[in-house]
Amino acid sequence: MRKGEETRTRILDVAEAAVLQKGFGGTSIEELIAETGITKSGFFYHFRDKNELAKALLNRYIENDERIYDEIFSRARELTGDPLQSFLLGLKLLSELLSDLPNGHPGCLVATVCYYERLFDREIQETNRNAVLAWRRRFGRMLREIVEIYPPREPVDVDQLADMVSSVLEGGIVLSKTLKEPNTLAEQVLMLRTFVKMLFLPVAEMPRA
Amino acid sequence: MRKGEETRTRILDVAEAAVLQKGFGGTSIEELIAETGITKSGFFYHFRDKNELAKALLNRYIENDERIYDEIFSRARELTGDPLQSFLLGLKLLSELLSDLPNGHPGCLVATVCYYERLFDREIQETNRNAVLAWRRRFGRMLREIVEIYPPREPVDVDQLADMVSSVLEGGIVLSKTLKEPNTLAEQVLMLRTFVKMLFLPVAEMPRA
DNA sequence: CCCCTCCTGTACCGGCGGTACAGTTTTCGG
DNA sequence: CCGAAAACTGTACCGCCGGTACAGGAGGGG
Repeated sequence: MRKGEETRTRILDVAEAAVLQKGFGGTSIEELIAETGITKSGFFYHFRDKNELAKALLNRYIENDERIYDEIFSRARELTGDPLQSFLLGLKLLSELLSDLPNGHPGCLVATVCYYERLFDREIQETNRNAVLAWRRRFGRMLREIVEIYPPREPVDVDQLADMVSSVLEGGIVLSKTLKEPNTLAEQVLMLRTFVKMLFLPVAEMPRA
Repeated sequence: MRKGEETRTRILDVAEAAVLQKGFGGTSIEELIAETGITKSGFFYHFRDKNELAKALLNRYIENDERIYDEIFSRARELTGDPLQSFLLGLKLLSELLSDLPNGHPGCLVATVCYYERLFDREIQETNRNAVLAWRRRFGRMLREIVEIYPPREPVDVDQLADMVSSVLEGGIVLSKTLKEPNTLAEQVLMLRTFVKMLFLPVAEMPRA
């Protein structure tokens, strides 16, 4: 029935916001049911325990994340056939999306799970690992297309460069949140874009000077 | 008295390892006293509450962090007078130090605090913010010396570039921990080094081809 | 009408953060 | 070597939280 899914989604929404602000250990089920307007029995009807809540939360987060990247980079791909140009455009679009977030990026669940690892079962840790590997494959795929056309100015490992995208995003989120400077994350993505541009684009002429 | 300091340090050691693996919310005082071999009363003799433990933990972590960066970059500075070369050497030394960690980087307390923020008081959040700002100043100072000599190939904001160092470190730690690939962090630092080199070093001749 | 989904209500358990406070051992300066 | 301060231990207690158990009820669809 549909009603159940709706309640489940509401719980996940409340839980996600809470977890990103306080971590899993800092988020109590009691507060979730209070904010959702549900009873404890109702909560445990939907999720067997906290671990299963985490599992659902993480899976939903990762799926949504993938969807966003799909949209951004396929849109960029439609606008230009060149793999480098579309990658650079994708980073630009991503940075714009990030700087449009009113209260800054709320945080990444993958990082939250990473800093809570020991209290989750293997399945969650594997899910998290696979999410990061999916990023590596995603950006790696695009970068491999690029290196086929544009010889990199310096020898680089494509997977490591793909990981750099994830690094800058994860790190940028931490910086942005800690500094309470919402724009820092978007700036970091643009900085990465500059580097990618420099790495693959032929040497630009010194502008009249 | 010295004995007190010693016990205090032992508690902090145990707590730091636990917090980096499970977060603050996931770390119970009971487990800390069990592992330290102390009683609950003993614990509360040293720290008024969990918040004060966090405060001491974070301050100690930041001080140690600063000390490590001081050592690395002053050593690099002694080996060469050129600011760019010493910065690049510093990044190399840092990556070597990171890849020598037997079990990989244990995690960054600044990130842990960042993902737990709402349950700490303002003082801790300010301490954390100041730690990140100190990184920005540290790397910014070095980069400003560089740009005075080496015109960057692309226009960049020095503070944003300084933040990039922190981003890659924080992000690299998350990736390394999540992937359970200890080397990823060191590789990311070297990748950043490549970018800095590309940005400031005059165009290298294409190697015979 | 009955069954299934989607809950509510009640009662209970043990662990944990935290408090209070009295008492004991250890340490070190004088 | 003594005495005072430092560095604990022991005990008892509180309320919140995660989790379990289970009985029951509303509401809609076949």
